[in-house]
Amino acid sequence: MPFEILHANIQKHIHLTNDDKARLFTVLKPKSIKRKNFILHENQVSTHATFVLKGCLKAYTVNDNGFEHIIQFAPEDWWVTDMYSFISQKPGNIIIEAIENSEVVQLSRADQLRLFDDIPAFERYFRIITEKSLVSYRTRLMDNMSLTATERYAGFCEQYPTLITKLPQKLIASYIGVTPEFLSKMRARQRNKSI
Amino acid sequence: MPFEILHANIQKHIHLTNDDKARLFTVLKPKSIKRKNFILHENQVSTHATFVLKGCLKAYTVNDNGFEHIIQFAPEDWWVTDMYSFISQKPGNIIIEAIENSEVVQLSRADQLRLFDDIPAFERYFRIITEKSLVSYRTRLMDNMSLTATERYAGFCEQYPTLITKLPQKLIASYIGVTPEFLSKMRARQRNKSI
DNA sequence: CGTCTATTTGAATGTACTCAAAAGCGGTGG
DNA sequence: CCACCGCTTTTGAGTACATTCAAATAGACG
Repeated sequence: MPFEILHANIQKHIHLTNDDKARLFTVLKPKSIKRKNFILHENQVSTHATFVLKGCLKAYTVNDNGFEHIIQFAPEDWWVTDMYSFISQKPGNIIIEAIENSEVVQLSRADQLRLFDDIPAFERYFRIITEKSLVSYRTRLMDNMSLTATERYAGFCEQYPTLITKLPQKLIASYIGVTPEFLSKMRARQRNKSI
Repeated sequence: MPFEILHANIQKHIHLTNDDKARLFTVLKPKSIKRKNFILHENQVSTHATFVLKGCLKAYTVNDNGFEHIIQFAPEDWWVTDMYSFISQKPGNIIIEAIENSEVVQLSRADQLRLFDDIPAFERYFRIITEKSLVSYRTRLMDNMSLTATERYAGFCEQYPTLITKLPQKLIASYIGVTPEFLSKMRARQRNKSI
């Protein structure tokens, strides 16, 4: 079963019959994507949502000065898409790129909407994960507004211990919203304190 | 029809039969709430989602130093809740308070889930507004990470022209993530430039 | 092994905050 | 209707957190 990870993920939230599962699998498109390759470019319409089976992607924007701001890391067992573009089917400003060689499956918005019509359980599944995702964006927004860079970094280390070990610092800096130089200095301060 | 605003809002996204509408109206609880009164306290479970018929509410957190950070304004025709607490039914850290005398209707999570089971169109409605809400949190997060305070203020003025006129500056400062003093200074700078 | 990218370190700078005090404004009661 | 009180807004001086720019070092990949 190639998509077993996704199936397990779905079953955590709803119950799928074998028919439902079969129906889903007919519309999923598997894709291999090499490190530094793109699933979505800027100004492109996000026709598909992407579920990561293996590897890791990043979703980010690029501002006027050419700086990347990482919206989301998508390791194994995560969905990633430009939700704005995906629901409006208009061009978005988000870039999705593999940071490791990865295996993903993709679901088009059109297929997703057909699934919603035919199998209410799917609409429930996406309703639930969208609710959770909303909470995590909201939490991150409030953290950005009320915490210092040091506190945000500590929070990231706590929340994503596995990502810390495998991601370059530069990307973590971009996610928590500081320059790579400043993250390096924060880490130096921490080392001096703890010694 | 007391809840006509809500009905109109729902119809923008899905089609409701008269039966569906009647069913919804039996579980909605109307409530009047005076300025400076609360519909949700910190550490309380958010049992209900609230739709504003008239007036305006604010949802915010309070940090360790006693500073408010406004998550959301909820004027007429908006839903507001502590999504984390609402979906988990655990105590949250968000406060919801009326900033004008307001009229609202409330829907309990339990009633909402029953509606989802019985009438898939309701699940669709909330799935859609949750998707949109997620996009707006994501946009705001990225704005906070990549824009200066001046740019965020300009963006707020553009996006919510009606709120600008009726909200005290203090609250706008809290929403865009600056101190009231600094917002005042930004506005002074703007005035000097444009003269 | 060499090249390219990531990380570290330092000095100078800037954006936004803190604290304090004055001025403005709005609502309420006499 | 006016006067007072409390809250919001303004202004200023000093400060801090984080950035920018530059250069050196370390590390990773082909």
